[in-house]
Amino acid sequence: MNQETTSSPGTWTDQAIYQRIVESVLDHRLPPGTRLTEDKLCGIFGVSRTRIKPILVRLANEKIITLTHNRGASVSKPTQQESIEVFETRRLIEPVLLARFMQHATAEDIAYLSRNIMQDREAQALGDRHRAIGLTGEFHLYIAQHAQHDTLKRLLHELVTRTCLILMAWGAREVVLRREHAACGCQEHRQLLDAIRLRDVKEAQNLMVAHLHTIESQLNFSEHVEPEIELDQLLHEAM
Amino acid sequence: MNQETTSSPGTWTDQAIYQRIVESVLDHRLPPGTRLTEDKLCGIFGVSRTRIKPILVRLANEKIITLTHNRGASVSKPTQQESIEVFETRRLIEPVLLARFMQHATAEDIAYLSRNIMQDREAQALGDRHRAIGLTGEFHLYIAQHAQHDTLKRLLHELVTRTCLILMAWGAREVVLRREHAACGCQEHRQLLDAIRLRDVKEAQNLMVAHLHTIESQLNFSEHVEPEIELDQLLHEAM
DNA sequence: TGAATTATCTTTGTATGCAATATGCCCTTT
DNA sequence: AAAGGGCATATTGCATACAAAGATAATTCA
Repeated sequence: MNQETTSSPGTWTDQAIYQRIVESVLDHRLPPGTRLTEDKLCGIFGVSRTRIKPILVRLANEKIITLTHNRGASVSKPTQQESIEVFETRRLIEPVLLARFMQHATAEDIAYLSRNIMQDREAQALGDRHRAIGLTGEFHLYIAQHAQHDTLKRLLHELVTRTCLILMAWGAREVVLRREHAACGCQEHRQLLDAIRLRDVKEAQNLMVAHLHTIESQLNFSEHVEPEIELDQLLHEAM
Repeated sequence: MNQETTSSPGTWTDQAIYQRIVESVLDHRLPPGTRLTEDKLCGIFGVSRTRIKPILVRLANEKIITLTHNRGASVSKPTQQESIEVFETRRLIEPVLLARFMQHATAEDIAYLSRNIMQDREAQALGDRHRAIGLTGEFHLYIAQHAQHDTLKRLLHELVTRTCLILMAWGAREVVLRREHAACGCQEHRQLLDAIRLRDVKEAQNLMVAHLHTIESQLNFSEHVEPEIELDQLLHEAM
């Protein structure tokens, strides 16, 4: 496939391409195992392989894709061990981020989170799974982004992205489809926000840890499905 | 400068080149601010810029170097804020790694750490600063590598490397030169190892946190020196 | 028929070349 | 002597070309 198969004017920065791919993972449009051939990415973004490669290396460094020698890139499928580690690490750092966030949180911050929860519930009511999952992630990312800790913020961003892959590989399906659980996620965010409003740090941290435990407990490592998707349209839609 | 300025047979894997550069930082041979021009790296490793670039991107992603558009790479000089964050994060995760390490630690592991401390003291006695600093880092890395937690292990590896940059930028000089302090670092490792031998997890964790506090407290953010070094020889010596 | 083998096609590895941008130096100007 | 304006040089940005390795399909031989 040659260049100019698709694509915009042509002013994609490396960072933009990187984000574009991460976003696609964040709202569950790139399932684990999807192959990312360099030529296709070149076609999609209208650049040459020279620019694509470093971006892939960066994504691989963050365990979002897996790079195999002479075989190229595919979206990572986290192992069970890796999944457990990701949740352990999140339980370690998110309470810290949360405490820092609560120290600086303004009324607007709380309003944002409140709105996020409403939108999330709405999306779930409409059955818009992608949007719901994306919003759930954004809830956690917003807290991290306003915690004044760049190092942990970056780390959490990586962990949230990997969590999306974990959910796609080992659990999202079942959980999201069942109404009780779907509501549950929202409910926990709501309780957490209540604790934030009351400035009860200890309680909020407990709820956060419990929330992460809940998500992890819903994983199911026995069954597994392999979806197959066409790249071009996925990366392009909602550009 | 052209290719073949130096360099071995020519079979450097990307990973090897990456490690080579990280090692140079780990034993304080590449001070913050040192420019890493692509051509020089090409000459040193005998490869083309196409292969160097992705490696630089990876290093930049780990905050070990700083990549400026149209200006290339230079060894990062951590800010004060960043330095504080790195130590905070280490105090957060190293106790966890330590506990896990102690669960699985064998007699050999303890022997290794014991040997490390002896070598470190020896290097300090001989005034071999580079070696002493390298050994200190390896103490922490060894624990991380045997804690059965790949995610946190990778993270700590990054943090240890960044700590080296922090020490070079804000503190190593003064501390390493003064004998009392130099001995101090060894002493704290020794106490920590004692607690590990006794399988006293709580005590070991406390000592670890205190140890990291000690190092951080010795930083001095007021003065700063800018060393200037020639790349080629540094990367080459001890190849 | 089925396994092995070759041929073909796809995709990645890597070097090279040229364009574009930054940097430093020298010269001019006031 | 200090400030500004080119010019030369060093360095990165990026596309392209070809070689090499893997995957797939076609073909041959038992």
